[in-house]
Amino acid sequence: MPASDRADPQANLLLGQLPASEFKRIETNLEYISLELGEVLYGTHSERKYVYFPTAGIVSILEMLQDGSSSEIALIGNEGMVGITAVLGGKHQPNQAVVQSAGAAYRIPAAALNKEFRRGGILMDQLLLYIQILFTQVAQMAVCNRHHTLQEHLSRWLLLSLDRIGSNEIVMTQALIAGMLGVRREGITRAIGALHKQHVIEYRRGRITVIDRDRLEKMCCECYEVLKQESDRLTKIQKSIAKAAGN
Amino acid sequence: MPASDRADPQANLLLGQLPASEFKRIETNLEYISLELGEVLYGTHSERKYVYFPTAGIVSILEMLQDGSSSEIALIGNEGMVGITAVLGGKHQPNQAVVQSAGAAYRIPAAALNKEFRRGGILMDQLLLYIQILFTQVAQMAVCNRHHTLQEHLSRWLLLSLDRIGSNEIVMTQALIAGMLGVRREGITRAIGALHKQHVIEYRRGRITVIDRDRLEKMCCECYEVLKQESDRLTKIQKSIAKAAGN
DNA sequence: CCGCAATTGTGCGCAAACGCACATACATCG
DNA sequence: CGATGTATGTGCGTTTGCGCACAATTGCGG
Repeated sequence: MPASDRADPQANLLLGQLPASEFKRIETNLEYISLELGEVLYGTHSERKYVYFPTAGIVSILEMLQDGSSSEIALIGNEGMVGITAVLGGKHQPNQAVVQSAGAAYRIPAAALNKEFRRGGILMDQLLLYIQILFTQVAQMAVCNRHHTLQEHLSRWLLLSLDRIGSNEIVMTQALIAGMLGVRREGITRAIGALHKQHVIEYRRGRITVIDRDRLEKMCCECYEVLKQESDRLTKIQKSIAKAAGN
Repeated sequence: MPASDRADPQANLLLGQLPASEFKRIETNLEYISLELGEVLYGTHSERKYVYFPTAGIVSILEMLQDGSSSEIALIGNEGMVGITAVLGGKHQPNQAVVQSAGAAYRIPAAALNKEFRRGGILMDQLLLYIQILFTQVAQMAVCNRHHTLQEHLSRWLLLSLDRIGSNEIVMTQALIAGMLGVRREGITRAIGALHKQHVIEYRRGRITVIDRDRLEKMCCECYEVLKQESDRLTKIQKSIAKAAGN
């Protein structure tokens, strides 16, 4: 458990928007845990016993292929949750959730969350809207994979990651980044080299520091912006719902 | 309205699984309409007034880029519905729904469906499970776009389309297929030529007939099979829920 | 049954990314 | 402080798909 990070459910935006009455009902089921770098929250086709609400760090959702290759389809930080299947009812899915950046989360048994969801209160509204955010993410990844260059993928990934850790530094080896994006490690090396040459990033072994974020955004494909817009739009709706509920 | 297709809500699997009590509540809002080839049910960022439950034909969901290029992220037939945003609450999305194969559908005002969804009955269970099916589709498209060849994309697309129209013939020009997949028309021409040379398909202008489906499945990437498995699995759950509700 | 627009076929050269094979550089730990 | 395993850099040939420019064909409307 990260010492610097005091346990506080409000740090997760979804939990933070629940009215006290609803929060109380799930509170006893919540458990604060740390998310260790590389930890696999759930694997392909394994049953998802818990749902995770990160308060810090990033969880990557990777869609896997039989030969072991994969592609990241979503990045989840403190704005979201890991394990929507709990609510959708399908139990498991052919993908994997891996901690990409260490942090912490509240977890709750899938059944408990599902029960509260089905009461039809604010939690339900919040989660449904979050499903749409996720959906948009996955859809945008699909087009991005089809039409954009490796350099653009990397830029998008950097920006999305930075937004979620609230810092300008990412701790991760090039090989792992390549794994996330589903490209070769050498490709990442070259793309990083190019970004460095243009003074957009600094880096050393296992660590990338973005020093010119504006430029990075300009070099990136539209995908980052689209996701940011849509995410902001839906987050606003979430907040207005929470407010109307007197939170 | 297709003359050969008698109006029958049961022809859509989601509607067909509702218990009579629930169906009655939305029945008056249902409107039977025809889906014309090429018709755009809703465009990028336009508000979605209606939700569509196809009884025949195929609707493609295309994620669009600013430069006009796009990529298909989901195929919807009589097993599903078009317009989940109605239920998620986000109103619109950066994608487009186009009729890929003419047919018919029941449509219902988004607000009416949303209201019934929030009663928390069988409709809700059915739709949530369908959201998971959709989710899996989009995610698989993302990996497929990253790792597989044009030839494989085409095979996957043919198989998914055939399953939804219940026939072995697809009426569509190569240019349009290319548009769906987000590749060049010439690439499709070549891939089709290759499939033809291997006696997997016959074709003439604007029409493809699959004559060796087994072979096509073998030549296809795993994506088709993954989607079929997951879709079957979830559909079974949907049916058992409907049964338990005494439908 | 003829003409014409739409559809399909083909031949380039080009660019992006892959696969493989190493060379180099870095940090950590005894 | 030097050894060692991990991380990063680089070269080169190959493949896939794109872009562009036409040629060839098909089938429908008059």
